[in-house]
Amino acid sequence: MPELPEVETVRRGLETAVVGRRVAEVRVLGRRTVRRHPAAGLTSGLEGRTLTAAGRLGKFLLLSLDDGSVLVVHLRMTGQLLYLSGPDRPPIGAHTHIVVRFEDDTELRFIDPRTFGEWFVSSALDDRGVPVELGHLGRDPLLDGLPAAYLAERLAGRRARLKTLLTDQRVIAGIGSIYADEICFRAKLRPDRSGGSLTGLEIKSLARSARAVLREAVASRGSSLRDLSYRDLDGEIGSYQQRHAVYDRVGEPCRRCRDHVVRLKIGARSAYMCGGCQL
DNA sequence: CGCATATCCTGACTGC
DNA sequence: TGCAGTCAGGATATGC
Repeated sequence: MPELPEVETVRRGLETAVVGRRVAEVRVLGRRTVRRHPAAGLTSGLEGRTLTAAGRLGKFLLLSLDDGSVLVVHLRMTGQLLYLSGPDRPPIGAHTHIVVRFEDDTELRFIDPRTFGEWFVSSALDDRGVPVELGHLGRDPLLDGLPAAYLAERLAGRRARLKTLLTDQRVIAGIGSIYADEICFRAKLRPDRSGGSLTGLEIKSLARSARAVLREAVASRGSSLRDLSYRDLDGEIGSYQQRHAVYDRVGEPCRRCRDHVVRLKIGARSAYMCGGCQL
């Protein structure tokens, strides 16, 4: 669910809502969310700390702390951060795994039915200030740019399919299944092309399309799908789903040619594309 | 090394 | 209506 545009929307919310606040208490209610390091390290690493910045790298949220360490949050498929400040607060549900209470009695909740999401505190940062646990990530298209030369180098000689490579976080950080399909549509490329088969011109188009789709999706505050499980920090849905050209539109007419949208299987996952104008 | 597959987990939907 | 089967936005370990 949450890919770069959704995570960026949440990041912007965190910047306004929680940066500058000091953590009073952390309650870890679910076992699986904190699994990379011992859970006690999360609690002791956060309590008493003030959040100093809200960053993002790919689909990871990075909340800087005033002791130089970083709280890393990944929403995976169904994770949601909810910030509550008013007097009327919903009861803590079965899928709420972490509650962070701030000194001003506002709170940040982490809700995640499928429990794939992850939280950890990292104090080992590389020379760019990135937690070493995230050292494998490729370029973030909006933070780092996405030069065609970089993509060309990463796709050269690869037999894997384009969608697989676009969603490989070691190649590009932030793209998931939905935006990979939308990017391929915009670039007029089949998602099942082998990476190495792209011409220089096609790679240029792909790089431009990736940045354009992601920028527009951020401007629309992300995509909320049929189950509406993606919501921002205030519980509001995004609107970019209204502009999806292919994702979840099987059988519907293409917005660019006279053909229609079809679904392929790439690995165990669906890929949506126009049968007429993607080559 | 590159690539494909299985797996973690719950909930929503489909078809009988 | 109930129930079994399928599928879902992600990442990673494994096996060939």
